[in-house]
Amino acid sequence: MSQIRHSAKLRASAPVPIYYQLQELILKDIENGILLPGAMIPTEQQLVRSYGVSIGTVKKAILNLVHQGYLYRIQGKGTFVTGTTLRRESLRYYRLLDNFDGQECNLSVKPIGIRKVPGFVPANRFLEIRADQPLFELKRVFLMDETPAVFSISYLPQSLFKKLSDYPSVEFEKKPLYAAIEEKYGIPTIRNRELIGACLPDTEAARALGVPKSQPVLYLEMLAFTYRNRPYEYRRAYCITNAKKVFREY
Amino acid sequence: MSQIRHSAKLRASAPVPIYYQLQELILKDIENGILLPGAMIPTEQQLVRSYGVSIGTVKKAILNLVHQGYLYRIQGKGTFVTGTTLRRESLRYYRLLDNFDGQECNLSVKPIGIRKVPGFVPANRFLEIRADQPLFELKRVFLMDETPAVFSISYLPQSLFKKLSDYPSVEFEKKPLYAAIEEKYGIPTIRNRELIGACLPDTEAARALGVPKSQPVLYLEMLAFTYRNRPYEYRRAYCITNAKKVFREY
DNA sequence: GCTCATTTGTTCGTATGTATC
DNA sequence: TGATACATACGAACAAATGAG
Repeated sequence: MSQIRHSAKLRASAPVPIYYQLQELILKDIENGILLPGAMIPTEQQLVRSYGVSIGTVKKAILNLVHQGYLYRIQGKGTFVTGTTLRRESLRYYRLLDNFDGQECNLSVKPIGIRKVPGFVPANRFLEIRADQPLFELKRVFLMDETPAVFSISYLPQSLFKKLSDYPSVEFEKKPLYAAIEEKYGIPTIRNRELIGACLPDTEAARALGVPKSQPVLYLEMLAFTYRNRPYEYRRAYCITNAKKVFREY
Repeated sequence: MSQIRHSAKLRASAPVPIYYQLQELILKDIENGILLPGAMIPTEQQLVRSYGVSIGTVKKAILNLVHQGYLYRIQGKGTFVTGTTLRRESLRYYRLLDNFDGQECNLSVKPIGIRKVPGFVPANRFLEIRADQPLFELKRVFLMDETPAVFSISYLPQSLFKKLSDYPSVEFEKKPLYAAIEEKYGIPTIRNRELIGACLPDTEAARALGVPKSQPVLYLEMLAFTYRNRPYEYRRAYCITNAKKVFREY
């Protein structure tokens, strides 16, 4: 049990409450990969004994982490590490609707190719790695009823994702990229940022989407983060919006 | 005190916990406008006496509503109704950035005009009112350093916002629309949905934004909701994205 | 500037109920 | 069935912030 430390770590005289100190200790073990997604953390009673605090204080620390999405609890079983914390909803990056009351479309993924490329600006700057660090480039098309709707290009640091190009490409069809990355590399997605714009597609995007270069498309830039605000993926995407529009909810 | 009811309302034998029953009673008073935004709710001790439950149970009910954003507490003062529940961040609809690490731009608002218009499809359908119900139409331009960046057209039911057109238009310059609506009509914004697309601007939008009709712009449709999932505003907006892009975070 | 009543925040602990395996 | 683990409910004591006087 990684949390079993000397209880001297928790001090009632500290400027922050005891439950908060405990919370941070557990969170640190999660972020450092000592507690992996799916792992069970010590029981309430074990934490009570380890740290010499009351059950109420332990409960408060754990429930805060549950509220924040880092843990989940099952009565009778235990308390477990969540892994990907982001609301599942918002991880479905592309949700196509033609109206507020319309049906959501199911997108299927078609990997186009993965290859090694040299680092470049601005990708490497956004990914917070040196400009000479090489990247993986993953191109995909998302289909809506057999017709292309989104064309995306992802960049991932080679140093972080060794042997990613050996990963069978059928896997990329079956599950979202963030799920594959969490499973294979233990990198959960905690947060992402997005820039949205409108533009005319370049030659490659127009061909991939099957639209004329004169048709405006949505342009999305995305940056995905794991623990400690570490960016791990930089993505550019072009999305057709003739009838369908991309949907977001807050 | 609206919550002071007969304690028979709270039953330990119920299928749901006592703290949850209390939570729902308070929430109902908020949604029904008995407890208005900014109002102080009864103190912990008052609730303990009114309902004959323990202080711990009262605390749990209140803290849950705090977590959900309906209440906030100030030590030494009391517990208050939040009003607008949506994360403040996401209420700033338009956040313009040119890069992930760029500075955010400050937008100023310029009201163009407000007038009464007959209802129309799809606005009235989205607003869940009869097709013959009239609307207010509010046009605004959002400026970034004196140059137009966003042109928006809002539609609000006249039945919900009586005398909105008498509202001094300088007020619309000073505060966001949702803030004005919460203050003047007691309608807090709980949620909103957005559709995002790309298009070429029509004549009016192109002129308002000062761009050629051949330049792709971001097209946003927005629906704002108050309590009970009641829509109160339908908005269409055109946003220039030549250098700057709209920024979203999840 | 100080005191005091009020109100929330933190910590303690016990007892019992319920879900899991 | 029993052991384990979380969920609910109870309540006491003290700390810290607020505002009125």
